[in-house]
Amino acid sequence: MTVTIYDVAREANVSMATVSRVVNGNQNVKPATRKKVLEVIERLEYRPNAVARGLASKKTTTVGVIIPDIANIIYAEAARGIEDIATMYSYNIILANSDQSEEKELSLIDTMLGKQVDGIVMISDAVTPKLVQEMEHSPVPIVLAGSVDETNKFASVNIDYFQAAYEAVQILINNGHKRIAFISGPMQFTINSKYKLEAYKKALEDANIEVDEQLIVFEDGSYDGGLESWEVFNKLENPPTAFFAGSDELAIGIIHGAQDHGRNVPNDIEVISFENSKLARMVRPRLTSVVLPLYDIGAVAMRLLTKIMNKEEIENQSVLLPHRIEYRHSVKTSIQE
Amino acid sequence: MTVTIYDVAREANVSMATVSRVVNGNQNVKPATRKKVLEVIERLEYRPNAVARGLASKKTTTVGVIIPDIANIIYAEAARGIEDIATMYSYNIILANSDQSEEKELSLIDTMLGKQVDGIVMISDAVTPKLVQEMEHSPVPIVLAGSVDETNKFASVNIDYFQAAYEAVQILINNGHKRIAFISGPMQFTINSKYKLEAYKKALEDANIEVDEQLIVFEDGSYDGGLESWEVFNKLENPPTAFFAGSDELAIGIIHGAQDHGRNVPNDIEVISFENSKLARMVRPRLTSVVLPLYDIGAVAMRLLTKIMNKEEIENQSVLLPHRIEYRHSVKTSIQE
DNA sequence: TTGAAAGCGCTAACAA
DNA sequence: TTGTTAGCGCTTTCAA
Repeated sequence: MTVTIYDVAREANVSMATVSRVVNGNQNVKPATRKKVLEVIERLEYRPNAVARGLASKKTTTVGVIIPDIANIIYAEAARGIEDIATMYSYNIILANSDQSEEKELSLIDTMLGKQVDGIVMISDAVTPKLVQEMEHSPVPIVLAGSVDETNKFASVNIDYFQAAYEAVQILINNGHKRIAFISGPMQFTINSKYKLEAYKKALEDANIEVDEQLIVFEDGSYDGGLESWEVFNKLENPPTAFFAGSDELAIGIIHGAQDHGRNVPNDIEVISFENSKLARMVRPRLTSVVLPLYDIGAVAMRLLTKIMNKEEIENQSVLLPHRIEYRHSVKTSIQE
Repeated sequence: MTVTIYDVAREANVSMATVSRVVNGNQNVKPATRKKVLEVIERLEYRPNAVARGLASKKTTTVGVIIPDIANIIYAEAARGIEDIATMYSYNIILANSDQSEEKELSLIDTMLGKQVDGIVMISDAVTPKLVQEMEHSPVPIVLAGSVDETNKFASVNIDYFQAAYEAVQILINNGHKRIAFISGPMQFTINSKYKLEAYKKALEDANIEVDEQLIVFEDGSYDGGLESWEVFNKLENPPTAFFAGSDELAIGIIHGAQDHGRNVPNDIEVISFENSKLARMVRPRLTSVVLPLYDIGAVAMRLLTKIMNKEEIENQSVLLPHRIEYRHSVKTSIQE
């Protein structure tokens, strides 16, 4: 019923090897033969079976992509970057959500390896020992995108989260704030959050500002989390006057929380975010934010994976992309967009 | 190097057929044998090769998902719904972006069929004749999610776009507006937009309000598109006092455009959206919006696909999900959330 | 309950 | 330049 390479060979009076050659663009085929075969392929509407091909060649031209949640704009951006580059290099992607659960991550890696992917790009906010172990066992390369692996065993693409966060907090400090809150998500054990927190504390210490644990909150990273956090902070006897938010949603939540209570941003409170998704421009005031180039991180990670799959020489397997801060209006500053 | 079913068979002193049976949960295996095989599988860390399995069984337990753009929140929501249900039924998804280009859609279908997916879920704003033809040729089922196919040849999941849009415009009319703008995206030939436009016109006509083509704009569907549209509308000698926006981003753009010029929403102008993504609550005033249940549409589409792949009896292949309007504050109304 | 063996559709030596 | 052939790792009759 379905037409196979064999049918094409018979119709074209050549061997299946020859058909295989023209399908794969092998040059060792006489032009006339190629033409004849191509005609038959067209006529019979022959479509190569990638599964059979994968079995025989041990290459599937598909890569696995494991991310926490595609419905989250930041991961969706990264996924788009990954997919664009994958397409560019003729790979397809098998996409799966881990919900940042170690158990799911483990089982997804297993499933994908079972499906014989040629490589995996993974975004994980917590590269745990178990994960590291599983990844080391992998017969195909795995690259981490926007996720730091402290063992430094795997290829990865990131920005310098600590430095970027440090600079963000500094801006608030330079504007004279002494009561600066840090709000982050999703989890207390998120690696990236950890760096942000460390940077936050270091920046305060370097400015001789005491770290007040009351001003540090770990939320679920959502808009509502921001909204609620504002309420909590506002009830403090000595509430914060500035906020360093780990994500745009959190930042917008804080801002709306404040505005809903009649506060003005940035005159009454100032807010700096860490993300700069398209949401950053969709609030008033627009968010000043550290730029987290998720699309690029995904794209570069995928590109790196193609190189590794190709056994090309890699100069540096821990890529650090440049970061910058986009100045808008949730923070008072002389530097304007 | 990699351990195969053959290695397991040898180690367990059974035939590969028996190993295959235990791996596939076939009941015709003596418990003792099963236990022995399972132990060897564990010890050897045997992982079945899904590609070989796919070739032999002609089933890959993977489905193709073709969407316009995963970085767009509405498609990302749908993708999450699709993936969740796919996972529930033990399928993996191959995800690809079409950018709503017919050419890419065609080639993606071809690629996925080549990869022997068991089915395809597709979101397309323009089910063109060529697409229909390609889809009819498909050896595996294809279901459309949030996309109407006017030929009614394929399984699909939607809401009643016309009716939903009609109700939205009616709200504006009931609030006394005579100058109601319609702004939509992404393309003039988008099917869903077509229904919205028809509903818009019909609602106005039914209310004896003349349709003014100046008040109809097709934008790229983005926030900036909304912002710019406001500028355009505002320059009219007789500008609109109410807006029916085809998406949340558009609606927020309109609102910010108005607010940036000192207008108050909903007192000066009223805006109703058609989407209700999480953005709807992340503006002030929060958006009143027709609820487009993208996650559900994706989930139901995938569920429908599993049934068709399973050759189950389908009562109705054109599923119409219920719709409703979420009342918030971008429209003046006595009905509150 | 188990095993033998014939494919599934293709790639990749190896020969010619 | 082309063909022959042996797998790739598994499922699935068919027999036993």
